[in-house]
Amino acid sequence: MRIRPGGQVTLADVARESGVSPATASRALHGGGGRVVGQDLRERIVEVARRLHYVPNAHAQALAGGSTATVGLVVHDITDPYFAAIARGVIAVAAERGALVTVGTTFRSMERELEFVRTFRAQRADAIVLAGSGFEDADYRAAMREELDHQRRTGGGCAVVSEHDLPVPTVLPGNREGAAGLGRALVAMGHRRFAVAGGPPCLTTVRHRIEGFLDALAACGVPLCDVELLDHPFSEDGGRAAARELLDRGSRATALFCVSDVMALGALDVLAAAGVAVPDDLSVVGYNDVPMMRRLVPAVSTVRLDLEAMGRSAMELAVDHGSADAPVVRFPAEVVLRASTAPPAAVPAREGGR
Amino acid sequence: MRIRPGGQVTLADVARESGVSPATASRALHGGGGRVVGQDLRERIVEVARRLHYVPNAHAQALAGGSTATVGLVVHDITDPYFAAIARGVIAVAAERGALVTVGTTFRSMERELEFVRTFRAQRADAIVLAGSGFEDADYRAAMREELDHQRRTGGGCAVVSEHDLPVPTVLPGNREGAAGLGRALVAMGHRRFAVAGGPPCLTTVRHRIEGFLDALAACGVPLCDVELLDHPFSEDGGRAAARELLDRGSRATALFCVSDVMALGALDVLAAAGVAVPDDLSVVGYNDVPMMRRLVPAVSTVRLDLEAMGRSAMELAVDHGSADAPVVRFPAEVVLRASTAPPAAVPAREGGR
DNA sequence: CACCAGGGGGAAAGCGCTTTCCACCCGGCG
DNA sequence: CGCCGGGTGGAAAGCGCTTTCCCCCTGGTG
Repeated sequence: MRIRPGGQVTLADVARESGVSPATASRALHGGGGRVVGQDLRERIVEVARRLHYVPNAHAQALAGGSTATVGLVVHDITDPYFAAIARGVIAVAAERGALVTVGTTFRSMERELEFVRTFRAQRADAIVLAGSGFEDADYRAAMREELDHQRRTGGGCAVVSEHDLPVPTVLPGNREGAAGLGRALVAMGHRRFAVAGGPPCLTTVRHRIEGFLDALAACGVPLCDVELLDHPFSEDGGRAAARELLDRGSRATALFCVSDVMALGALDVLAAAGVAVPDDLSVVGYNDVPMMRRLVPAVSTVRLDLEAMGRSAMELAVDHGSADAPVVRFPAEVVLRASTAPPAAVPAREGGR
Repeated sequence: MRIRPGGQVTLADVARESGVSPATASRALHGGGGRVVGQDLRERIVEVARRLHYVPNAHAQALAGGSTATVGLVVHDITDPYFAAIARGVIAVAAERGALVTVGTTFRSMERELEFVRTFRAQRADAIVLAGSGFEDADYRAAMREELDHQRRTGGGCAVVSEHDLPVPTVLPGNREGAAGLGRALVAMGHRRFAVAGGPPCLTTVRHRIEGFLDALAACGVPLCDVELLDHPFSEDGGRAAARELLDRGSRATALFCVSDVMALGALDVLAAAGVAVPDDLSVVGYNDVPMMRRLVPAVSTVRLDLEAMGRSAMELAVDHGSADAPVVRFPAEVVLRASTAPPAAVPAREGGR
């Protein structure tokens, strides 16, 4: 990035032009220090500042001890409606409290996530919110734990959305329960052979949803060896790839559980193109209930999470809790059955290939 | 926001612990000043820094003359896929250049938009990108012009997406042309009576799209007095309200032009609930071609804009152009006709009410 | 009339870092 | 053997702002 040269109007300029000291100018403009500046003097200084187009240097203010009013938000991908909704909640609460939100986009890279946290710490962010799923990696987890630990120890706040196994304030969406509910619902419909389109198992959220789903199936007496696990990226393209694998291997599954709505979207594209009828040939379910799901035809069964509220909650937890406590706020998951699920056809055999 | 107390590890701590001066410590860690620190000494200092969990204070660095590597992005609403896509482009380019993006969400308030720009200036952002439509307000425009002027004059960059009538680098989506194309396409299909669901006319983008549409109709010989203008907020709810008004007044329009896809989404909801068949009873079109539109049933006709590329371009313009020039990069709009549009039925009379 | 309280302003000390400008130590050269 | 120049480390001057002291002036009080 280019280096900003000087040439800015400084407080000293305003002071000189007004014939007062920088101290007085600061007090007049910022009203600070519990001190009062004479009415007329202040008005004159404010007028001069306006005339000179004075803009205080936020870095200098922060350095000199003022508050920074900045929060760092880490997401995997801001175009994913899941993160957009959470971000909206975070931003709303931050705005209420007069803080600005800086967004770091990791594209699901552990390294980048850590780097963003470090950058936010360098900026002395008042709070850091991790919106994405954690990674199942010991090194990552230790490093992140240390970062957040220091963040809190030095008076900053932080919070995470989703299970991170970190001793910090946590917003916990119902991943296991929701997936389990979905599993039970599908079994109740008569399904016995399942496929699961999961993102990389290194994402905690993915693991929990899959485990919840499988546990429920097992509890219902479905032999897990019949469940096909399709391991593909946690994205729309990943969903597409999963569906293609399903078709290629000539799967006999009657229901496909995609661990996120965006994956379901991708899968549905491929299935439609291949002429697979949903739900007649295959029931498809997603997770999160992003706004699009209810509008598709057939409308997609999924699990509803109040994402914006989760974002709000995370932001509140981050700023309201000292380093001592690490509360966990659970958000319930609600199974929403729509037209993309139906009892399996009597003769569910299907040709593979594409 | 809480005020961060000190208690942080500073460069001086690292220097003392390593038995060197702050100057040497700075050079060792940051490699700066075109100067070299002895190999072994540097390693020792780096090691000490790591052991102490030293995190440089970005504000101090910025103040002392280092670069800030920050860009400010102003959007109306980050959950709107239109802005999310643009944001993605901006963030991608910023990341390539090692900069962080701070997002300000205005919820379509002129005051907030100006305030964000001032805040970004205070942060000495390297670049400021305005992603949302400008407002048709002389005071706003003068104020914004002055802010951006100073931003550039002091070495910062800036760029706007959409028409702002500002002498700064501009990314110009084809609003008039796209809307005109849509209008011609509808007329060619046989439509003669139209309704337009527009956001508030104070948004330049809205005005241009409506004007482009009406101009095309007029050019095709459609009497404009027959065109019903529905003035509602530029949002999904606004689209809903527009559709309700359409129904309430027992409109005889055969085609509805929504100035944005999200408005179309809201309108389609209401129309579906009211039993209006699309496109048989009413053709509906949107604008922007956000990903959802092609998946709806019927798939929605709209105008495609490469939003992410627009974001990338805006970011590039912002950082690559000094205060002298104000290039304009045009992005073509492409009419995409899908199933939501069809020739009007022979007997288009329809009952109003709801 | 001396004294004190308090309002209003200024001087100056940082905040943590970068970056000149110096000082020093060596080896090499005339 | 005196000098010079390159390679290294340190001292110190800010960057622009806030805030603690400190000072002065005014006016009320004993």
